Amino acid sequence: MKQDPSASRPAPTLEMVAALAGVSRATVSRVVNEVPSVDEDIAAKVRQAILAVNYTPNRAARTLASRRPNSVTLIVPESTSKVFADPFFASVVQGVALYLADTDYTLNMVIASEAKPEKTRAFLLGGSVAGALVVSHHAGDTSWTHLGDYIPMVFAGRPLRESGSYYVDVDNEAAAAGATRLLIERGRHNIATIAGPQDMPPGIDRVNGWRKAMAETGLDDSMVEYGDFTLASGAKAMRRLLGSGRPVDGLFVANDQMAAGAYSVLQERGLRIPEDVAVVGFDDDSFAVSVDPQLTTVHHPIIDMGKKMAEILVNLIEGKDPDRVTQIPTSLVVRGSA
Amino acid sequence: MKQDPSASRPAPTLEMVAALAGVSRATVSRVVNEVPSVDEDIAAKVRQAILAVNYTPNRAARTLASRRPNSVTLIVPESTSKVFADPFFASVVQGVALYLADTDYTLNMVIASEAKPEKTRAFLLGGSVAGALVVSHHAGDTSWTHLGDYIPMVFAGRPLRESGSYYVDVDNEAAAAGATRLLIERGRHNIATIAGPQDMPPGIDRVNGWRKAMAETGLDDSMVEYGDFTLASGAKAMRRLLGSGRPVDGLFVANDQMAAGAYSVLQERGLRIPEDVAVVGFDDDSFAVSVDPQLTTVHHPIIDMGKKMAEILVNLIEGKDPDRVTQIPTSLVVRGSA
DNA sequence: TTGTACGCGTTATCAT
DNA sequence: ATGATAACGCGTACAA
Repeated sequence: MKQDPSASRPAPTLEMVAALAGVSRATVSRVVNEVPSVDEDIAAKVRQAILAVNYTPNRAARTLASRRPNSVTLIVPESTSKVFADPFFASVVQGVALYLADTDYTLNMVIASEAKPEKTRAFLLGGSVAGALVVSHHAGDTSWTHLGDYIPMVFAGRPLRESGSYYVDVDNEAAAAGATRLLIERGRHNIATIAGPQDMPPGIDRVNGWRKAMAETGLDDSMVEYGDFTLASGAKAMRRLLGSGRPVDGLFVANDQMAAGAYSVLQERGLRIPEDVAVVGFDDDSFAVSVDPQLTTVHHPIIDMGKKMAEILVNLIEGKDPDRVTQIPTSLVVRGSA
Repeated sequence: MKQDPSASRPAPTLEMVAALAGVSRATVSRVVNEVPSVDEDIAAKVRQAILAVNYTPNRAARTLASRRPNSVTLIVPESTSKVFADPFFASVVQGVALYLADTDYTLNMVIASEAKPEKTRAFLLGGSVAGALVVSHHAGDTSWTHLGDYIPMVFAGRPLRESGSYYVDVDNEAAAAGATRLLIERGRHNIATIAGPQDMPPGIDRVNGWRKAMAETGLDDSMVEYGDFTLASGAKAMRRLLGSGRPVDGLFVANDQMAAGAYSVLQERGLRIPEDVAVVGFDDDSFAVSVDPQLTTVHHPIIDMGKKMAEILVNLIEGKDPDRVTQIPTSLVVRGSA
């Protein structure tokens, strides 16, 4: 009903609980931190007192005294924040948050303004951040890699140039090869691809996977057009592919959004999917099921990526020695398009 | 290259800066906090020392000593986190983060597990959170409203039952009415609607807006079918609408995703958009431009909502007295479907 | 097992 | 305008 936080009385402290329970603050602290060596009867009394005064530990004091921060930061480069429209970011966050929910770490987020990087730096180095996660589509972003010297950092996706940093990713190349092989199994021989930007690891790896599968079978791998992962660019690439006059009966598209773009062009030309052209996408996002026929595509387990990133980061923070690169398995989900 | 944070030496403190500059810690603190009363020459020397040792204030110590936290929490109910697929959440976050980037507040996020609400409560009441934002699709969630007594809170979207809490929203009813009026201006008279769930404010308000516009013009407002905001439910509702046998030449759909579902049914029945049926959607999300013809729809300024929420929260934290309800203006973006 | 007492890095009060 | 010095709320040797 009313809302007047400014007039709220001060939060209960350890001191108050101690007084009420008739013990020292140290004992209360032990109970709170579940130190085993506490007499169970006393512990019970303390817990009761905690409930009675509605006590919650002050986090600032805690990290100050213990000298170990209990929060983890998600860094979102400003450039990435502009393409928020795709589900990638949200899902990674979800995975990260879900994992952290079972730990004592809390999650905070910064949009790293490229204009004033000092602010981000100050935040990360301000002593209250135990580690950081970087989610960027331009995952090469070397801007942050050097911070890894000061606090643990884990990246989403393979960096453009190997920098010895920790990252988790799917095996884009293998997955793309698998997708292409499905097309081949379906009896297609004139298989084209709509690839992603060649300055991004997923863009690069996914064409390479396609190339690999084509080469294995001795198929021609010259039908390649590039897009920028947007729907519109997928449509344009499809037009160029068809415009070349060469026959196409199979198509591997580097992400579902471009596949949706390709769909529209294919269908406006009267080509049937999958009868005339079988198509396989990548990502298994909302676009995959919003097209007709629904898209056969590589499932990109983004939430799992987020979880794994968080897991590795926590391990790093706690002094363990996890692998520098972690590959999450993908799977092919077969729907109507191939 | 190497990464061994565990071996990093301790962060520089105020103390060290003070020593190097030959002043007291108090003075350094004043310089850091830009207290005007500091001699400019001394301030300069201090700033130099700060740079020299690469000093960054410890946030925990700061909030502990000043007794005012500098972080703001975004609460995402677990149920919401499951529908991460829609862009709503990500965009709100983006808006919030963008606004906060220009303030001294940092953003953290919790996925509030319905299973153990104490954890969330403890976090919010742990003294390091200045205020909270709640983003939920079930914005009625009374679970959090009572927390507003302890710390400032701002909600995204009108709560199901008015509870005196602060919230920002678009005027769903007015926007829906405007959308419907466009259909009327286009000369349509048999206008149906696919509404959202009637236990969610947007679902309720948007039908009401449609009803209002229909009533104004003396049009019949009985052609209503309900969906749950998903694409599939939109398709089903469309089938029911068409199945009734009553003529339909105009359609207002409560969100773009359901509109996409309606599209597929309309088109499979050979009905042309907009010639046979003009359709207007709501949200202006990625679905609006992924269909053909592109959807005429109400632009839902989600990022602006996020910014406004953050702005109001900061005002609240700083003792100002903002309006309890803030309506963000919407606009109608006319594309090919009406 | 429990309590005492010091320290964590800042801000804030009070002298100077 | 600047400097001591006492909080801030908690963790943690160390002592008991």
